[in-house]
Amino acid sequence: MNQPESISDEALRAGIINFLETAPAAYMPGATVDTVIFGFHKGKLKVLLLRFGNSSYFVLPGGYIGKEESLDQAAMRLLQERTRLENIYLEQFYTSGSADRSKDSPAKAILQEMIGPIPNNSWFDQRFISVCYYALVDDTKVNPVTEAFFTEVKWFDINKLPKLLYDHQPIIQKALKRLQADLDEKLVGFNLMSETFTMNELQKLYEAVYQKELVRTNFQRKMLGLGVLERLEKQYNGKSHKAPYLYRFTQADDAV
Amino acid sequence: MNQPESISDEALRAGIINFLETAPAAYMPGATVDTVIFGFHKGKLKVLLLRFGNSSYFVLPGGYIGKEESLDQAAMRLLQERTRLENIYLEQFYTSGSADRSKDSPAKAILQEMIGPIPNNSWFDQRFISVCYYALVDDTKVNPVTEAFFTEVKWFDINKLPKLLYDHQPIIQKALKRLQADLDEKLVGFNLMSETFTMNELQKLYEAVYQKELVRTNFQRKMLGLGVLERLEKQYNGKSHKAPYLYRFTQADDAV
DNA sequence: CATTATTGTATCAATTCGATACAATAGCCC
DNA sequence: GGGCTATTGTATCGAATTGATACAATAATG
Repeated sequence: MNQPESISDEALRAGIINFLETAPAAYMPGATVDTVIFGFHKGKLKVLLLRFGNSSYFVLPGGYIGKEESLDQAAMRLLQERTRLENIYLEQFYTSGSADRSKDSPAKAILQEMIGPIPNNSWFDQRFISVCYYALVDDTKVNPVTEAFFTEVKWFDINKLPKLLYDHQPIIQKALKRLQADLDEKLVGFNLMSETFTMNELQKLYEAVYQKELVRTNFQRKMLGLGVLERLEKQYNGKSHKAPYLYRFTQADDAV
Repeated sequence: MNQPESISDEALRAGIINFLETAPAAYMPGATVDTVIFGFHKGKLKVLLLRFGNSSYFVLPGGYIGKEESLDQAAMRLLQERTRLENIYLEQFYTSGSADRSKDSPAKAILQEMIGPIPNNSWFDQRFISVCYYALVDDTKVNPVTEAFFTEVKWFDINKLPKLLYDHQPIIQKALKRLQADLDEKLVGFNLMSETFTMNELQKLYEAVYQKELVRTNFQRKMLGLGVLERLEKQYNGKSHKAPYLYRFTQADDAV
């Protein structure tokens, strides 16, 4: 995982002052994109979060929308900047826009503590609505990068989230609800798996998303019955029991 | 249905010039709310649209977001202004934001033809993203009102929509898809019915939303099996056949 | 080579769902 | 009034789906 190249507070401050000047010409006012990036690792459903400055708060990866960019393009660009991946499954699921959703946030205070005073009524003091996406990534391929005043990029268990700024906590919950609804409906789960996987691994994923246990034999019957799995050679993994088959998802995806 | 009090082009022009001056202080920049208002009438699923000026184009009812208003509040306010109803079922389903979604639209040309030249780079020339809601109303209770440069408020069959400005056509299609998904899942359909109804009327609604015929006997079994219908007295409607029961929806709604 | 944990498959029963049958009934027509 | 018709409410049959359980296969282990 790439950690940020150490950057001096001076340089950071200069960068932010510069950003404040250039942002209004470059980005849409009043709107951001935030993305809940889901990953699956060791049987747990994870979310990628950024540590805000040197505080104990985290935020969702996100950013601003270029003046000539669609929302989808902005979300994809920001996602690629953060994960260095192409062809990511990305779905818009909600737009958050209470009038005070950023008002009580300690974000600006934290930033000022890092780099000194920031002008009032600047770009950061706008009211923003946030167009929210969720993304599904194969966490074995992700190489998260951070930048600027985010001092850490980290995967968190969906059930052990840290303190979050703004309304990012409820947004993650909404993303999970939507993922649960999409999992069976659109078979999006395979975007979270590596190329090949065992039935057990797939079941663990479904259990992590639905947050409940499933009956192994019936799960297997259901998955095989979908007709979207190709059975590969067996995987001898050195465990003292029958070796499981490997499977591959065959894109029977008729682009809903 | 209230038609607009006739208003002179002079007064309209003055109103718009005034709006252009006051809007930036009153509303969020770059964002609108648009609502697909569904109704159900004589077995057909309908959408409420506004005629834009004296053109043959229609638009979704919508408007701007007050600086101190949440998105939900703005949507509800605009809906009440248009329908004079309280307690409307309202659901956010999508945010539209391609960079050029309003660029090719003849909206401004139509407006200028009505009231003369409008300054360039004014409020109307911004790029807007649109946070989209759908609403379900009992059309027997709706008394739609129009205003300003909308010269008509009209219900359209979902399958016989007029020419629409901006990207309002695909937005309506997305709203329908979402309504289809919500109909069984959240039992929202009853918001489209009057207080009491026959099983046949309810079936017609489901058929209109799903756009396909359903088997009467199985539909009845399914609906009664949900345990959310209270059977009332029979309705002798003067037709030469067995009189149907009336039903009422009993809010077994555990607020998903 | 028996033991153990896990995997793949089969099967039984319960439930759901599509299709069909049929009795009840309100008004119409004669 | 009595048969006719269209519609309504309910029951039922069989097929498909789903939950629960049984069991054989097998890869290491000791």
